[in-house]
Amino acid sequence: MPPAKHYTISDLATEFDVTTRTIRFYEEKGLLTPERRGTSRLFSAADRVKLKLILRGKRLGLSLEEGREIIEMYDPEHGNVDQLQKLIDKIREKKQFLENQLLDIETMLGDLRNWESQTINALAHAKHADKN
Amino acid sequence: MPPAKHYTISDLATEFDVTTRTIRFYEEKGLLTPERRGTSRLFSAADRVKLKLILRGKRLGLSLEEGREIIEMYDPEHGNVDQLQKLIDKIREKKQFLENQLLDIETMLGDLRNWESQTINALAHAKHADKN
DNA sequence: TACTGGGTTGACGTTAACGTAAAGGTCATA
DNA sequence: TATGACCTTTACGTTAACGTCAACCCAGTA
Repeated sequence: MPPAKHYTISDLATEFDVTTRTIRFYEEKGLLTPERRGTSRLFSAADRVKLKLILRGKRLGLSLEEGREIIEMYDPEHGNVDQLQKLIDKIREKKQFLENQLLDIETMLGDLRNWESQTINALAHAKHADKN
Repeated sequence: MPPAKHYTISDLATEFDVTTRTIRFYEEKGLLTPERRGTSRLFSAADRVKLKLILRGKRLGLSLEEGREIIEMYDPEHGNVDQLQKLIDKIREKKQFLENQLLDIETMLGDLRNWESQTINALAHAKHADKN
């Protein structure tokens, strides 16, 4: 069975758990280009994929503009190797950034754990002092 | 013995590479509480540490409000173990989130690399076309 | 004296990514 | 016929974290 040919705005909204406003906003920004059946929007399978890519980008902390670059990369017409390389570099930077963040977070977790045990110790010592 | 006892607003601004506006904004939000020498602000070593913590939080993707929680944790008066545990959990969540993002990014990098080689291949086979 | 280089308080502007009405069309069904 | 469930456009509102003036004061110095 072939996948559905077209989707309504709420089809996509419910599938990807976003509001219809969000989808209309993406169209306004030129990220999606649905046809019309009368006044209503009709989304193609390609639109669906684009939306998926945009949202994946967002989960990675990319902006909509960066999402736009991605969907353009996936469009064969714009699939030029130089731009693609630029995008790869960008994603790689992002990855580096995240890795640094993880390191910082490890440090911070360590600090907090130390602080925690010190605080617990202080409390315990206070209790003991009370007894005396 | 700490080196300098007090700092001007631009001392801190240049040291941490933020604008004075940013520092005043943090004071407005109650994150910093400098004294005054006449009308000018005088920042203590404690203020300096707080600013450092806030900015570190920001680098980790925390909001200023979350930064506030952190500096309150570092304040012995508010250093209660339950709250501290909550904060640790929060940071841990953040860490988990980042780790998931990293995985997604690996996936995406893989996709892009595939796309890259495919595109290069396609270009190589279309070498007969007019060069640009 | 005039200038330069700090500092100060308002207070309005900016950006991203939508939220939230308002006001109204279309269509199937009870 | 009317109700409800969809859809539409237009347009102002929201939030965070400052940016960017304007208009001012004060201290040192050439």
